[in-house]
Amino acid sequence: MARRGSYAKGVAKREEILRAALAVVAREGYHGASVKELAEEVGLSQAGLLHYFDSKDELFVEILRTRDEVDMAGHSGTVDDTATLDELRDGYLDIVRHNARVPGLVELFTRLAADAANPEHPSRAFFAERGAGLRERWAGTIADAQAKGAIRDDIDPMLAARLLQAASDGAQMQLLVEPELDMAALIETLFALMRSSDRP
Amino acid sequence: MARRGSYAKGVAKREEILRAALAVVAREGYHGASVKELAEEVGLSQAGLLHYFDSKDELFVEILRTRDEVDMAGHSGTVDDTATLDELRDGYLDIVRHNARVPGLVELFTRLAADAANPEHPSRAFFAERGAGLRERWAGTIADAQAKGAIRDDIDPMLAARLLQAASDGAQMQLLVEPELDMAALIETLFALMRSSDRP
DNA sequence: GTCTATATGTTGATAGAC
DNA sequence: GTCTATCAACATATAGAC
Repeated sequence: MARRGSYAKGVAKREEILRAALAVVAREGYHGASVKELAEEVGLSQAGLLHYFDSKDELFVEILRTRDEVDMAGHSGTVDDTATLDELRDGYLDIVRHNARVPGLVELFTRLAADAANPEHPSRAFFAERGAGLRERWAGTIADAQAKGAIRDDIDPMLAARLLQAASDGAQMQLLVEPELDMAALIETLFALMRSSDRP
Repeated sequence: MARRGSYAKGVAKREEILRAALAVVAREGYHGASVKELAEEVGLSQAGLLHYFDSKDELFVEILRTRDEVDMAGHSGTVDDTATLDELRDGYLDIVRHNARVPGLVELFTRLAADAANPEHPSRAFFAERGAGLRERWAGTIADAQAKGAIRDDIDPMLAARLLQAASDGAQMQLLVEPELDMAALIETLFALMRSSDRP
């Protein structure tokens, strides 16, 4: 089976395919793309491509997972324990700005989010884990910032993290219809609302 | 053509179909439902149902539009000019709570939002108009509230309205994966963050 | 590991009878 | 206005050759 491909060659090839597929969706967009289309652009036949994945649905979920990994890797510098709230926020806004330039992936994200409504669909697990991880990390960051007086202490950190996730995902929905939308400014506004107002 | 059906009978039947279809999607959910499935549950053949719509895509967009109309009608009492911010917020939260109980429609909403990435798709116009209307109304409400000192005056009303829309749509995405999520509490938190803190 | 070929299923749309 | 019947198009998944 593809996922259990323990030989380095198979895993490496799978990675290679996913990177290429990611680039294709980013460039060409995603309007109900078929495996065949994607396969040809990646340089394989449809059956050849599917050899590495359990199904079409799993393939597309893995493309999204690869994007996250690429995004994370690109900003690993800011994710150490000494990072301040502002640094973490700016790192996050960088990712937001980057994603806003790739509407094809935003569309894929949104479509798979809809698929996740079905508990049997591979994207369900992906979104559940992704959301939980994102919120856990931000809830911790926010709690720390509250201890330092940088964030209002009258909101629950987990609820604030949830709100950040919701605003991010919802902003992407708006982006699909208004490609010129400044998503980062929107998220920045939310951070501003959460900041302690210790002015008179 | 279906949309130009100027005879009362045709329009009425179309309405009737949409109400029935809305109820079906709400009850049964929506996992890539086909026109045929929906037609049978509505009591028509596939061709008979499609007689009233230009295409499958238009049909599903109209179902979503119908939901909005039903939601609006159910809360028209609070939408007069004398309504306070709190009343408008509570009316909105009522709709949010109501929608949270109908995951099938949330899924349809999310799927069509993804389709809206394609400018040719009928859902594009729907989401563009819906978003603009929602934001215009809330931006006005928020500006009024700022004038009265109820909302922080350091945020742009339109940006705040956008944030409210984003949080609402994004919360729905989380709901798809966590059906037990308290969406209203999430949105309420955002309102709380926007409220003026004129305490010491 | 990758291909060709195909099995098998579905879908949305249309033509035409009633 | 609604149905039956039919269509072409296309999908994914698999079998088997190389």
